[in-house]
Amino acid sequence: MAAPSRATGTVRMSADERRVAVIRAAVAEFAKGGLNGTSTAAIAKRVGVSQPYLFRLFDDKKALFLATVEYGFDRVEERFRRATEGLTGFPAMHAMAHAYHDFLGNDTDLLRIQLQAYAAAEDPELRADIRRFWDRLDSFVREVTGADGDELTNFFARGMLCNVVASLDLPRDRYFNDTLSAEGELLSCDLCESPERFGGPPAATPSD
Amino acid sequence: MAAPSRATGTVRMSADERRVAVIRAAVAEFAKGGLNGTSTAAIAKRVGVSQPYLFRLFDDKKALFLATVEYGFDRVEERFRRATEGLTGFPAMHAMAHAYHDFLGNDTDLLRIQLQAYAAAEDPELRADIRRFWDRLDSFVREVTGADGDELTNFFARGMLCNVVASLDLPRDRYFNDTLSAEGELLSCDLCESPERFGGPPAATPSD
DNA sequence: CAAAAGTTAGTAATCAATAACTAAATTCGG
DNA sequence: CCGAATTTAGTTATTGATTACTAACTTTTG
Repeated sequence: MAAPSRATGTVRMSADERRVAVIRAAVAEFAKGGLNGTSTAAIAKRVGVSQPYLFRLFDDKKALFLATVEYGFDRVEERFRRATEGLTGFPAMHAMAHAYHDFLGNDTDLLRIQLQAYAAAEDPELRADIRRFWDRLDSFVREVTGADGDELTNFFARGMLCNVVASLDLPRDRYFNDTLSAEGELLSCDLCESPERFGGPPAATPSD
Repeated sequence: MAAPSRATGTVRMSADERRVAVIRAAVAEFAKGGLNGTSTAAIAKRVGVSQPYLFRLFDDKKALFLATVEYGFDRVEERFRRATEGLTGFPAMHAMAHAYHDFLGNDTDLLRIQLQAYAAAEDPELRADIRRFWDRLDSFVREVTGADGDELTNFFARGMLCNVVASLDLPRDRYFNDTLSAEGELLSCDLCESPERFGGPPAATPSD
């Protein structure tokens, strides 16, 4: 493991380790300013590295932004996977809704990064990749829940509203009627009591 | 009325007229690049005026952006008002859903401007105003439909998904199952056939 | 030692905003 | 109705700051 050098106390990471450190810092910075409102200097400062070094780790700013967005989508999917272990159909979808909603209390940066991604998607180069990330998540949700139509639409739609609530810092309970634990974890929501809203018997098994 | 001057052919508008011309150009430009990805020069060029003159019409770039965002929200509300004339409750909400969805065929810039607004809302100064715009729209929808809870949440949520569909240029029919006229006007949607989803009695389709 | 991880110094371009000026409308006294 | 006075709509030229990115060098580590 990387130990501080005797003389200066500096710790050197492998390029790969440093890349993820940069991405994590970039999540926080890009969440605030988006692609064009964030300077590479701010990211470098946050991660504790010189600004030009970012360009040895990433081809250019857009590549760094894209890596950051991908990281964000990966965190969401990872969270969905954990939340739906052993579940399918409506319970899986419900679990993912809770998981996503949890980000409102935990990690709004992840929600804001999504918004920044969509906002930057006007650039055709970026759009192609961001669509790939979106499609990947879409496929995952379809597979694990077997949902489609209105059911699926409302799921993603409510997710997008979550992003906006995070951005505008709207009161949580305005659109999402739920109870949270002291730690901000989502305990129950109105869907818990009326799963038929999503039009399925709770434990429908998807065909795949 | 502003007639072309004989000599130069230049047309001079009143400051107020020019301001709305600028805002209209700014909608197109900011929709693409957002607050930080759009140069004032690009807006000036599009409206056919010198770049420094923008700063006589607006205090600074943020003020112009904010005016543009407000204009966007106003267009949406205006559209909602026209769509819901004489309607209340579910039929009104359904009419607004159609109206908003229409923007996907007509005026995606209006949808993208919204996304750009949320993305820029990290700036506290901007956020306060953008929240005001949001709240105004929220109040209008609540008043005219009397909706709340899941009904209202799904309405706004599906709107936000519309914005993302516009940004990523996703196929329209992936999340919104509907039929469009040749002109891109929305003729019918799945909600038309199952209004009970929103907990209200089916009602007359709005005439546009 | 040699490769990999980092640095400092610098550059060319972009861009928001200011200053100082000009031309077209409008007002108004005679 | 006319033309000087004034206001209003616009311009050109410029600047100071920021910023993505390069080049060339240094330090650490296996």
